[in-house]
Amino acid sequence: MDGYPEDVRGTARWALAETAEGRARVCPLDERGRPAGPVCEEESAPAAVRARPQVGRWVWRATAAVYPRLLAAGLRVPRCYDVETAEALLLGHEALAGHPRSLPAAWARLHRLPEPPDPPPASQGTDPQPSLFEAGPPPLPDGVDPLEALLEVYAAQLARTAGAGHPDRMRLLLAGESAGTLVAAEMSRAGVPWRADVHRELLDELLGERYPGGGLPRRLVELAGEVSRAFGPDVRVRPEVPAEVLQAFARAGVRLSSTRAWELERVDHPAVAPLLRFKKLYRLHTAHGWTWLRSWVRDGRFRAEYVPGGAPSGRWTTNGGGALQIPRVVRRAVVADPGRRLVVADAAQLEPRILAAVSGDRGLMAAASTGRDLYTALSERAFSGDRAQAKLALLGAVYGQTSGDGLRYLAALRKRFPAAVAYVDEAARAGEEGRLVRTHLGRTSPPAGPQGADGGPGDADGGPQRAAGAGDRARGRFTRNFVVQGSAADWAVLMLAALRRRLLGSAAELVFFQHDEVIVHCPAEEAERVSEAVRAAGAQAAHAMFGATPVDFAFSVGVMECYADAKGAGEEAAPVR
DNA sequence: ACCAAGCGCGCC
DNA sequence: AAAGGGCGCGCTTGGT
Repeated sequence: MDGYPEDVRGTARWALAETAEGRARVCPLDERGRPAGPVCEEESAPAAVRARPQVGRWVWRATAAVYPRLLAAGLRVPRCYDVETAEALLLGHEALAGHPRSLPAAWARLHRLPEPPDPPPASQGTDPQPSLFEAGPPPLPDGVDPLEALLEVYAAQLARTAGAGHPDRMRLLLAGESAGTLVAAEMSRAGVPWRADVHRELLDELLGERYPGGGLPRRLVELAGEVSRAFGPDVRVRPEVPAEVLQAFARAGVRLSSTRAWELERVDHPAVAPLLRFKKLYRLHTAHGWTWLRSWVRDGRFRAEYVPGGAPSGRWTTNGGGALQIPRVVRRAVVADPGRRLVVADAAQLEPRILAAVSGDRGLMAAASTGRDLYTALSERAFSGDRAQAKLALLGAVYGQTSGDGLRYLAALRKRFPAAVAYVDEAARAGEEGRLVRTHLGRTSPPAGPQGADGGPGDADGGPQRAAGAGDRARGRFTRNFVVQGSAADWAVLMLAALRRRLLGSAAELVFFQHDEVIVHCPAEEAERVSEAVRAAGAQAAHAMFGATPVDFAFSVGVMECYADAKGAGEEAAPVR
């Protein structure tokens, strides 16, 4: 018991559609998703929702199009069904079932629904442009009722879901992904507590002061000088230009295939140390420096725009701000408000645990049945206690390693955990042969297509040769990883959904989510209860997905004031020198 | 002036 | 430690 209810409101289901004028048409639905009462028209979506607190699930076209305005009006909803999100998942699923991957007619009609009028005068000034604009659908033809179109598509989706290979899993996925859209909108609105003053202090300390004319800050200018001098008295090398760096090393008799850090590290030359230091700091300056701070942090919050399922695997992405790549050093600026705490929870070794559960490998499930370090448990079972070997072997199996030590250890892994290895091997074979694969809940990999969407793997090989070319093998690595990474995304979104519901109505706010990690910002006195809620949500997600599995999806949870104090956030408090 | 591609690196 | 899976993003270059 964590003291938070699992469910807070009723189960009534209503549909909501906005008209071209921004009014809202709503009606109740029965168990099978058909209209179960008269249609009402309200002056706006917020008015319609506010008047119906008993509704447990709102069915609408797209959370992203409606929910921000509800939140702005101070409203939250318990659950929703996002028709656009569902459509994308169903289409993907049907592609594997052999159906043509084309839009149903009803969908085309729905998609002609107008975007609601866009009234947010909310924030002013030089805001970063949200960029996610796909020029809203064209106006709805006269005489087409947006609510009718919505209901038509929804009914069709329910029928298609019932026809899926595992209807229950598909329902779970659609419900989870819909909840994910709510979480995304709410997190984007809440923002991560961000101390701009701490961030600036950090920049001053690491990068030195800036010069009036713009350009690089002092420390970077100094390091660039050191790099240049290391190549000779009259040499000038711009360390941020790879071509110049390669040239300089070539003149010094050092042949490099790139200027990547890991390659430079092996080179014995006086320019290497200042160059590596420059790269690190240059990165901080360009990606999370003063410009970033000015564009993304307002009123003590960093607000990112989350895109649930933005990656094919189901992982989330963000638009602008690089919210999922906050460097460790910068996390010092993430500090809870006075009287509040950050509950930082990390699903330890999520992907290997997911592999254990989806493959049903007995040995791996046993190793993953406790919250203790999985690689240690693994090493005891197969690698005579060598944790590093165990980790490499497992990651190699999941990522499709083609060389190196991981490959060497793979044999031992295969011997002890045959079902787990066979599971990812089969996914890889499917990819190499141009077939699609699915996650545990039925999320489907994108088609390989010679025109494969935006350069995804699989389209590198032009020829129709039979033998697996480099492109096929890349495709195999992609599908191999997809079944694990994607199933982890399945779990993560179910966990988010469960956690959100447990926190609903409390003062605790979900403020950050990154693949297998969440941060909740809450009053200090609630932190323990929130920690319990997070653990419970993780277990709830696992049970919903796998039933009574022995695998422990252990959350390591910490309560802290500053994100930099999170375990794993590294002791490397940046040696300045 | 603008755009695409390639590089490189941050996170998981 | 090793170099493979998923991303976003800012930079530079080199093409119009």
